[in-house]
Amino acid sequence: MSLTLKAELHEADTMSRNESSPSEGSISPRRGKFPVEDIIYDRIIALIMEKHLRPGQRLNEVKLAAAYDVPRSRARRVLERLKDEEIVTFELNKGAFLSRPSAEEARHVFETRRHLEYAGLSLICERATKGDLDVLREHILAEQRAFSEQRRDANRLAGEFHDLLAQMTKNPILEKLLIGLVRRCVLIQSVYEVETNSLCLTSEHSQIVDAIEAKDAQAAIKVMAQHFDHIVGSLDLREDRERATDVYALPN
Amino acid sequence: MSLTLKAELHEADTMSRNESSPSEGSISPRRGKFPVEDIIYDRIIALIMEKHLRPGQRLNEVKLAAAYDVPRSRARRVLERLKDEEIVTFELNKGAFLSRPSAEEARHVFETRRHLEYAGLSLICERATKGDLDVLREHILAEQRAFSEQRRDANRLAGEFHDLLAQMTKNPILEKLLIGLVRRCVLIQSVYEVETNSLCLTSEHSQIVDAIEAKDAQAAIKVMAQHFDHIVGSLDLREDRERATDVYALPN
DNA sequence: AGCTCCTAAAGTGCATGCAATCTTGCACGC
DNA sequence: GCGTGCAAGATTGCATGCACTTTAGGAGCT
Repeated sequence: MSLTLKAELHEADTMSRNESSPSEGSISPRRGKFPVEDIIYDRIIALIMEKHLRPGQRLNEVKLAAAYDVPRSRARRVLERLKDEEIVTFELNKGAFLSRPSAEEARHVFETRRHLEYAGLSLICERATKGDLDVLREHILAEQRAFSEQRRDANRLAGEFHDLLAQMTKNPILEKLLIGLVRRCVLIQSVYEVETNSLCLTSEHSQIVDAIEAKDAQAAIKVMAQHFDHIVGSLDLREDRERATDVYALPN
Repeated sequence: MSLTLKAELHEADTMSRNESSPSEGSISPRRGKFPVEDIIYDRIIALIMEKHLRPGQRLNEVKLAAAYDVPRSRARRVLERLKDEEIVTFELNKGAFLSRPSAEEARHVFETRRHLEYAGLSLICERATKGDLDVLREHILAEQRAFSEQRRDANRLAGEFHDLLAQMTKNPILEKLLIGLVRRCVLIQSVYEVETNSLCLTSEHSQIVDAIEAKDAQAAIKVMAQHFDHIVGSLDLREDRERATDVYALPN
């Protein structure tokens, strides 16, 4: 079971082909900068977004280190960074596990994200440029393509739309908080999502962009509210479901 | 200059007399739990809130470790946690320094905090109990006392009012984000504050509580908006002031 | 005297090693 | 045959040690 981690990490290697640093080559930057951690981090995040890694799953630090041919201390740094972002939970003497948010926590995360996204939208409506709108529109097209082709990365793309929105607040602080919440929401969806009407979600993305273009923050927020109602509506947040999706209950 | 850190940390020992764990005794919990890090962390935060530690100041990790009689690795963990919260900045091969936010970053932090506090208020107005209001009112009395007595911890108390508000959103996720922003704002004020009309700020705290009691979120938000206008108004966020308060420009 | 270079001390960044703990597999007993 | 207890292997948590970088101080030169 534990080798699945390594396997999936390898799978990720072949999957996300467009990496930013092809000239990275050997992992020689022994001292000084440490982009290696960032690479591992990004890959793990991508694996989560595409739901190759599931909540509750163990992240063995020696296997993680071996998979990327880095010393164990490097792997641990990545895991601890993920811990600080609440993506990963440490159990004493047992190691790192992908966080398995409780139903209550899930409600709180979504509630917080709602408000932050609303705030973001009001800023975006003040600050978005024509170029920003083009980027958003193009991204939505990519989303639609991915969904119609049933591609695995469709979910990741849908999440990245919100990353783009966060970026367009032109407020890096708000952006970082929003991105953190978006990622935690992915985790939540991995646990509690029962049905996904994803296509209708991208159409809401489109409506949001329309409202932004009209600089109508109230309209944008209204659509976003519906958007969240749909997303939360697709979750089964009853408490007793929390352990229903326990790892041991997976379709072995 | 570097021994001031140890000195101030010791000063903190004598200063914050009411610590939660008197029975802690020896730091023997060699393995397992690690409350030691939490103690060090809390103390550093308190020192920042009371402005004994200033932005730009070096946090020497061996001296920090010696001051609390813990191995260096423990001290480093604390510093890295502070780094993740953007309280501390690491410079390669030079160590940890208290973050010195730029004027632009300061604006972004306050902007984000504004919106999050507004969101929090709307939740508080729905959820605050009578007991919550009592706690807030009592805290305001403590603030007034501290200010009238010119006590050093007055600033910390004023900040903690917002911590209490965050807590009363009954949303731990939102609470944590808010508290993080409050702390960064203290750092910002340490750098950029030019005049502090603190007493009028506590009266605004009082008005906010009144609005909460009336369950009038809009009114509460309006007061909070004025509150922030006053706080930001007491800052000099011109870019050229950024290096005016350089550490080396401190008295002496 | 002032400036520059050089050497020594201090301090960080990180990998590794060790002890404690957990887990897995097996043997023994029921 | 099934459950329990034990021992070996695996794995984590953490302190320490080492190599490298920065910094401070002084000697020598101009």
